[in-house]
Amino acid sequence: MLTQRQLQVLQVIIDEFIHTAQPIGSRAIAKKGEISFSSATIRNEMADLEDMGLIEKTHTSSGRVPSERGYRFYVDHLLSPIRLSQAEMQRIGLAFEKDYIHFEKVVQESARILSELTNYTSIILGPEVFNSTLRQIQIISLSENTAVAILVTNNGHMEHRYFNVPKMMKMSDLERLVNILNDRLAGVPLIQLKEKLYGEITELLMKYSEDFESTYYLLQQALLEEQPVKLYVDGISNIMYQPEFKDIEKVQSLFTVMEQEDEMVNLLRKSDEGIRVSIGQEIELDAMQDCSLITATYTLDNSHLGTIALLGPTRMDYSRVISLLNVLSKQMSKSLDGLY
Amino acid sequence: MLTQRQLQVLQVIIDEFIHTAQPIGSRAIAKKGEISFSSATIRNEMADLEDMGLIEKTHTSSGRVPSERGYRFYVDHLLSPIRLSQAEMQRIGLAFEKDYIHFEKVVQESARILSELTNYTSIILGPEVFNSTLRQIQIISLSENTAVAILVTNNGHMEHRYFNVPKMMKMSDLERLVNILNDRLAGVPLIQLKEKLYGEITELLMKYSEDFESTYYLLQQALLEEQPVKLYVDGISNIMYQPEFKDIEKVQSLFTVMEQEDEMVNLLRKSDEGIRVSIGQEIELDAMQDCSLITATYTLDNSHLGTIALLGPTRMDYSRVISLLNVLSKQMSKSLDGLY
DNA sequence: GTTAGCACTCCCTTATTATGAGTGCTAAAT
DNA sequence: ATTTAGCACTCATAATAAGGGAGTGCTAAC
Repeated sequence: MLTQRQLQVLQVIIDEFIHTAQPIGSRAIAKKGEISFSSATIRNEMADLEDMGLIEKTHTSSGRVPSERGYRFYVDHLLSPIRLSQAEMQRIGLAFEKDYIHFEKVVQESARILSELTNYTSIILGPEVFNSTLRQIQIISLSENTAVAILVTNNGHMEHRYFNVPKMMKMSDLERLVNILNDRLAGVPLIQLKEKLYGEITELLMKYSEDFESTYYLLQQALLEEQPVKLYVDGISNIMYQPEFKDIEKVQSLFTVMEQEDEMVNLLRKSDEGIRVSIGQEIELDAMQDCSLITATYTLDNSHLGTIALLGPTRMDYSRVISLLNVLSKQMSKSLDGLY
Repeated sequence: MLTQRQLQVLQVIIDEFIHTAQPIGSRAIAKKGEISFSSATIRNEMADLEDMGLIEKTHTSSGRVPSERGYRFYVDHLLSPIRLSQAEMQRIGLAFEKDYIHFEKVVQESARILSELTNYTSIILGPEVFNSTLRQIQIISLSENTAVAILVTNNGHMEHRYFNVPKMMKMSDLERLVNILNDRLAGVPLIQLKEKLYGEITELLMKYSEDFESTYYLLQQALLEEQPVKLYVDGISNIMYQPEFKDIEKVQSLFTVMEQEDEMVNLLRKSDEGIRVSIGQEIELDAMQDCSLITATYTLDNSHLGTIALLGPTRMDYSRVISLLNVLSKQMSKSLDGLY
């Protein structure tokens, strides 16, 4: 268990390091005035904190730097929720004043705000289809042999999927097909479309459709193709202005993974409700050793819709970022609810 | 005018520098065997080439490096079209064997191929709407007060635009409106929708629509909002593996502009038919001083649809890249033509 | 329990010195 | 008139050394 004074020392070290990115010495802490003991006393406390693995030296005679465990402790126990500044509130307020007509705009604007206000990289994931059910299917012919299927969901989303129309299939066949589908598939969760199709619909189709083969193929294309969830990234260059990334090789490997969308999607998918902080090693990607990832979720009608995250150095301004994410995820949810 | 030997020397210097990124000395050129004169002779030629501004020294006693003018000369006069390797042809062939059903997939795959085969950054722009005319409008209701307009163009594209439905407007009103629009706007180029609307349609609407104000507002949202043209980037991290970007500050400023989509769009818009090479300063962006940009265009039914480009260091493998772009832009056009 | 004092460590900066690749010029050779 | 060998000179780069300074751990005194 940590003494009151040790807590104080740890807090000062981390707060200071977060802003300067420089190792902190005992003398510097003593001079800051928040702790009125001599540097020698503080040195002793620091030795203890180091034994506990909460801080580290960069070399034998250097000042101390928070360890990952230190950050973890800080996030779990020392975080003081911060009031956003006037300017920040204004920036957010202004953006959400407009009434957006489209989901995507809300998300993009949110990503922009996050990266702007923090100078970290913001990543937003969504919407996930877990909770949406199909309301309606429409098919629009584009050319002789291609068409697009528009899937409208209960929560007012729209997806479109292109497909080839078999030669022998007429528009009237298509229409009949759409009617069958609308009849049978309305209300079905999008992720269950596949099994539903394999199940009951198949039989039905065999009865009604003259050319089962090609109809089936068509449906495969139009309904079953996995629609990858979208990823919005903003301020990706911000992170390389951080002093921990003055070494180009780190930037290289970081950017190389960030280019792999599926990796990023996996990363963000792990987040559960509420705010979650992953520090350094806790992120499973080697290239993000020196990073922390903070995720929050946003909702539509109280059900999980997507994830909003910030990626920065482990030396992140946790208090501020968490407050900001809290505010923003709520704003997003509110704005989205208002949309439909 | 350059002598034969000077041309040779210049060619060797540039070819060599493109692959090593190191200044080339007279001795190295002599040893390469392509020119059977002594290093002293070559030294004299090099001095001349430098006087003409085609090559430069990095310091008083260094070897030579191509200047921007040198690259320009090289591109204009010394380029030898290169046969793509078996592996490259295969990579491309395989990708275009599949019959895509959607424009976007073709573009994304092309961008991927380009950055993979060159290790530069590929940027693709498009499709532009210049040449497409409206074929059909459909409106799909999403929720009580939102709907989406689907615009289908003559060349089989689809755009969708969300909009708010005024409270007092019923579905039947909407349907009537759509009919009017389809009647009057079919065949109109997308970029002229605006003026058409201001012109003849307005009168018509005033007659038929009970609530002109809100109808007009609706149309504004649904039809007139500028739809930004899409930008696909692939292999953005490739460029920072180039030795000219070992300095992080260059990477920072480069990535900072590349994040500004409109800047990039402007850049690519400048390209005209055929292949165009912009070297260093010729690109108007400061952050791209050390870069070259090579653009080509792709078409649909022989009319300009979009731009495909590669961004790399000025020390780019021009011959290879140009051959590759040639092949790929044709393949894209072909694949797109087959699509509709 | 706290603090002053001190020896010690190691990073960082600056200065110094090779080393070597490459040049320009001159004079000799072809 | 070209071409080439020879040589002095330049300058980046790497390696080495030296000094300064921030910071530590430990001991002994307060």
